[in-house]
Amino acid sequence: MAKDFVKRSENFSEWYNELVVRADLAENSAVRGCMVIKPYGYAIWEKMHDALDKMFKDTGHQNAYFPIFIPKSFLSREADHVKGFAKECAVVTHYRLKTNEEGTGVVVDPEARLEEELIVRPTSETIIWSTYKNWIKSYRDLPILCNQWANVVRWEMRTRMFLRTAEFLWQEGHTAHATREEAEAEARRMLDVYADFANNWMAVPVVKGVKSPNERFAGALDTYCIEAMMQDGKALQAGTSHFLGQNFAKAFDVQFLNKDNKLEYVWATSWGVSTRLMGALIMTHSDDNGLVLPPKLAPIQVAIVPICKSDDQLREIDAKVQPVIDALRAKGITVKYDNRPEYKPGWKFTEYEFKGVPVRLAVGPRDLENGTCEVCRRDTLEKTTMPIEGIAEHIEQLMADIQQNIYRKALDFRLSQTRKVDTWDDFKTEIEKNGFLLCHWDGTTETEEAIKAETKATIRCIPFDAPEEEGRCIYSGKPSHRRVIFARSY
RNA sequence: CGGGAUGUAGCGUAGUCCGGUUAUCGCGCCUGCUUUGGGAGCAGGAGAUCCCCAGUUCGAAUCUGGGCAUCCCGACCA
Repeated sequence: MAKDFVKRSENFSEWYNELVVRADLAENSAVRGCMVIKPYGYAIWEKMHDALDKMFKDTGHQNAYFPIFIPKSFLSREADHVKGFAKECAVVTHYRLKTNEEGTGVVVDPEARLEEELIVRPTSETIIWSTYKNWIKSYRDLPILCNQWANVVRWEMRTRMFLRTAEFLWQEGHTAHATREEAEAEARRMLDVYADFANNWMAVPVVKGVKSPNERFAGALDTYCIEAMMQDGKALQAGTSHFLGQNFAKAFDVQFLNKDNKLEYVWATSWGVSTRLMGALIMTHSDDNGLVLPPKLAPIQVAIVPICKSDDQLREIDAKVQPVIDALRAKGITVKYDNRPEYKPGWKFTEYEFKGVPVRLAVGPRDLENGTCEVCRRDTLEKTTMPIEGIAEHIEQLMADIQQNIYRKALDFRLSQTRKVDTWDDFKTEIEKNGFLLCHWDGTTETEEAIKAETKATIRCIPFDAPEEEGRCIYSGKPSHRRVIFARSY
């Protein structure tokens, strides 16, 4: 049991902040709004990276890298795009420092002003499409399926670790296609990849849908998204995929000769997920004892703790445990055998629990006598004593159970916190309890804005699987053909 | 950029109103011994530009002025 750790029910956001720091995932840095991702936190991100990277490659994409700096003029080529990002851009104006007159420090050298200022990328559409112009001449050059892993900067006023930071890590896919249909299919396909990853790797159930025009990416014709529900009932956008139409092709004059020898503008998509997924992972599964990680993304999947009264006994346990370690590693399971003498077993139990290690094994004198070990699963904290013989097989199965169980638990929670609301009075009451509210909406931005102003709730998405259903807009009473998801969000 | 608060050891804090020995306590850290099945006990030890600058004073963590930083609430958040 972790000491002095605030409970979710008492203060969810404090619980989150403290968890991030105490589980050694990240900490605040000397730079306002920027965080340091610590080795344990980065190890989780690395696992996400590796799984996603493979999925991208399996769907035919290649990695590339484009500059962090974007000429200011590029950003303004696409009108909606610049409008969306202008307010949160970091700008490079100079390229040199010099010693100040007192000789005590450095100042910006006013002589070294850049002729054209550079924007630190908030996203890379513009630099990439200015490059694609050179790559694309004919339909034979298409499609281009590129992805890049990079950092981006968005100068946020209010930041929270992993959820909204001034600098963050992400991947951004940028594809170019000969036809509208192909580009739309690509945007939908990559959303499926994201949903697959969230459901099956993160064990975070997500709703797939399309954003309302108001919530659309700056410069996109359509924005698809996966939305997750956190344990406080608030929504978190976990990934987006955009159908960009020909907007960027037109802005950067990217045309190709089709089979009929006619010039056409290229069709585009972009899609991304970021270190924000870490926030989703943390807030979906973790509990009052600390982090709970899905086995597929846990840097340490099994921790083994020896319990002994003497050095001799420890050596005995070392010998007993070694074959178990070997058997687990042979199955590709990541094991940490923690036989450090300076910490007591109880301390280690709490520590690995706090860090979300899915399975813990304890081996002590009693186990030596009986040929057993104690197995504890993090998701339920359930402990069982069983024969050490064949334990690796059992653990392999147990990890699959845990992966399944935490997904199921999160899905049940989401379903229990999702409800249909049909009147404006009910809406105002229900939104205070958080959760997803399925409501009719008249399809206008005015209504959406009015609802947001009064209740802070936004349309998270129009779910793909929303059944056709005649109804009346919750706010305006105008006719509507399907329900959308309203929620307060991160 | 508006409103409020805070700055004392790695972290959390007492002291500040009402100036006065060697700046309090807890966690953590180091050393030693005893311990080890759910965050061990005892003993000893190290660790502080009291946010910065200036002023008042015999004397400033404490009073005055200025600056800086951080946090909370707004504004902002494809």
